[in-house]
Amino acid sequence: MAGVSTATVSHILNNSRPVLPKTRQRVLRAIERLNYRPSAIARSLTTNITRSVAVMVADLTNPFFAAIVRGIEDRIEPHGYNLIVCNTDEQAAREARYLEMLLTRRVDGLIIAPTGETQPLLGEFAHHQIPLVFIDRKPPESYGPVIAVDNFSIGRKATEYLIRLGHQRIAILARKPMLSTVLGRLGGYRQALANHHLPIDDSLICITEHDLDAVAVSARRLLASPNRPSAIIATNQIMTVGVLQAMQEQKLKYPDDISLVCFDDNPWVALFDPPLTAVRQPITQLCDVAIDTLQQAMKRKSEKVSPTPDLFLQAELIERASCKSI
Amino acid sequence: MAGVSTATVSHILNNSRPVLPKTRQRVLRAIERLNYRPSAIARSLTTNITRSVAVMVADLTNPFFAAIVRGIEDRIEPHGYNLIVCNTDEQAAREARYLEMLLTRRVDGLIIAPTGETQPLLGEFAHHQIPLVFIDRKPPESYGPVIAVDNFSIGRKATEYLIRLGHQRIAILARKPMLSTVLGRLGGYRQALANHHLPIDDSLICITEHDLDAVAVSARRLLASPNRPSAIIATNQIMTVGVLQAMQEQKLKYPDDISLVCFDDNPWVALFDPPLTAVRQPITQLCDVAIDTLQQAMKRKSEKVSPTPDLFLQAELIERASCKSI
DNA sequence: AGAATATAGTTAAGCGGTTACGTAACCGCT
DNA sequence: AGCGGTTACGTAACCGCTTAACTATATTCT
Repeated sequence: MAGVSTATVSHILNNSRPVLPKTRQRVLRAIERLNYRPSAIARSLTTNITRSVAVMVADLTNPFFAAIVRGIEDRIEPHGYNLIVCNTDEQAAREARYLEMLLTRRVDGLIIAPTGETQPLLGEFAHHQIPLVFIDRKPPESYGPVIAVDNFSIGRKATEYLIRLGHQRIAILARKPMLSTVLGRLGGYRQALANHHLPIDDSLICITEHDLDAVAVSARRLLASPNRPSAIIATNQIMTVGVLQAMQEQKLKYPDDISLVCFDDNPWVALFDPPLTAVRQPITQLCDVAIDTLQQAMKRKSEKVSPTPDLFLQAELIERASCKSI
Repeated sequence: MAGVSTATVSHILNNSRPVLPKTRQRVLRAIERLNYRPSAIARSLTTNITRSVAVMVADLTNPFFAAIVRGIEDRIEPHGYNLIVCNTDEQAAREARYLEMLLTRRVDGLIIAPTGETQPLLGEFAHHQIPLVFIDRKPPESYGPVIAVDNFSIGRKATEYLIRLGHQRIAILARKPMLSTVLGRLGGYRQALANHHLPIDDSLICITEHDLDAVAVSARRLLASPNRPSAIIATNQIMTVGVLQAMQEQKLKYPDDISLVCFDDNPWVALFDPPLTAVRQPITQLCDVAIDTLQQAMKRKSEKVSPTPDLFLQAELIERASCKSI
C-alpha cells in the first residue's frame, strides 16, 4: 500500500536504518489506514527475544506474594515487558509443569519463589542462558542469585524483643514444609534463646500444615496446654490468622493472656484492638533488587557472567501493643 | 538424529497422524537425548494460537483482584494456557498500553476489569475475533459479555439490613471515579432508603479518592460531624480500613458508637473484636463463569457467534457483630 | 497378475517478521 | 566519460514449526 518492501517497513518500525521522511510518512499512513500491528510472535521467532518474563510464586492470594508480583509488574511494564504469573500452590509438580512451559515459551527471564523441592528443570534455564533469580526463598540447589529477607536476624530480633519483655516460654508457629524462610526464622529463634540461656522446649516449636484449619488446631492446642506459653510468634499471615481465631474461640485476649508477634505487616494488623506488633518485610526493595538483578542478567546474557551474589535484606519489627512486659 | 523428517516429529508431538511405534520410539529417544523442546513461538506463528490469555485488573494488591487472578489462573493452567497479568493501577493510559501490547502479542483471550474510561482499542479485540470478557466492572461501551456482581441488590440488601435494625442516618463511603460497581451499590442504597421513606441526605453519601489517606480524611469528617450517622457502609476494603483507622484515632467503637457494614469478607474481618458484618462477593463463581464464557468463545471463535449474555451474581451479607439494633 | 487401496513417511510452502547483502540512482571528482 | 562514495531501498534467506500434497511401499481385491 505504501509501495515499499517489508524491509523498509521493518526499518521504520525499529529505527534501524535511515529512511526518507516522505517514505516514512507514506508507510506510517498506510500502517494507520490498514490498522496494521506487527506480530510480536513473528518478531520473537527471528530475534529470539520475547519481551516477557515470568514470576512464579506459591499463592497470589497471600498478600506477601501479591505485593511481590505487583512490585515486579510495576517495574517491568514501563520497559515493554509483560509478565506471566505462575501460581504453584506449593506443589512441586505444578512448578515443574510451569518451568517446562516457560522454557517452551522462551521467556526472557524468571523470578521465582521456589517450592523447595529439587527441580532439575531449573538447570535448563542456566543452560539456555535464561536469567533466573530466586526471590524470598532459597532453592535446594543453587541455580542463580537469591534475593531474600534475612530471616535468621528477624527471627532472632523478634524473639529477643519478647525476651527483653521478660518472656521465658515463647512459642513459635511455623509452616510445613521447611522452607528456607522458616528455617531461618526458627534458627534465629533458637539462637536468641540460646544467647539468653533459655531452654529450647520442642513443644513450643509448633510446625503445622499450611492451611487455616490445621493451624487453628495447633494454635488451640498451644493455648489450651497446661503451661501455656506467655508469648507466640506467628511466622506468617496464615499462622497469625490461625492464632487469632483460636484466641477468639477461647476468649483469650492479647496482650494480657498472651503476647503476640506476627509476621507480615498488612494494613489491618495495625487496626486490631490493640494493634499488633508485626514484622514488616522489605517487599519493595526485594522487588527492586530482583528486577535489577534480572535486568542486568538479561543485558549481558551471553557475555562474561560474573555471577551475582545472593542478597539478604533486613526486615523490621514494628512494635505496637500486642506484647506485654512481664 | 532419528532419521526422520520434521513432519514426522511434528505429528508425533501432536498426535496428528499415526506413526509406527518403532519410529515413534526412535524420535522420542532423540528428543530425549537432544534435550529438544519445541518452540511455542514458532508453533504460534503457524497455528495462530498462542495458548495464552491475559487478565487485566486495577490492583493485584487488592485481595479481591488477587483472588480473581488466582481463580482464573487455577482454571486455566490445567488446559496448558498461561496467564499474562496486567495491572492498570486504575490508569486509562496504562490500560491502553496494555491493550496494545496484548494485541501485538496475539493473546487468545482477555478477561478485564476495565478502568471505566472508554477504550477504542477494545474494539480491536472484537474485530480480530479475540474473545473478551469483562469481569466485575461494566465498560462504558459494550464490547463483550460482562460477568459481575449484582451490586444494586447487595447495596440495597446491606442498607435494608441496617434499616431493619432501626438505623435512619446511614452513611455510605464509596470511591471515585464512579465505576459501575460503585454506581450499583449507591443505587441500591438509594432505593432501600426510598422504599422505606427515609430521606436521602447527600452529606451521608461520601465519595472519596481511592487512597487510604483520602478515605481516612473523609471518614474522620463523617465521624466528627455534629449529627454523626448511626451506621456506615464501607463499599470496599480501602474504605473499610479508612473507617477503622478513623475510628481508632477518635476512640470510637463499633457497634456501640456506630454500626459498620463492610464490603469484602477477607479472613481478618471475622477476627476483629467484635467481628465485622461483611458483604461476601462470589469470587469463585465469578471466575468460573468468566472462564467458561471465555473458553466457549475461544472454542467457537469464527463460528457463528451467539453473543453471550451478561450475568450478574448475587453477593451475600454475612451478619456478624458490628451492627447494633437501635 | 495388475489395479485399487492403505499405510508410513517426505517435501516444501507458508506463518510474519528481521537483516545481510545487493542494487539503483545520484553526486562530485579527475 | 569513468570512477568511487553515498544514500535509499529492495531481495531473499532464515527463524522453527504445521500441514497439504505427494511418494513409496505393502496389502487387498477382482
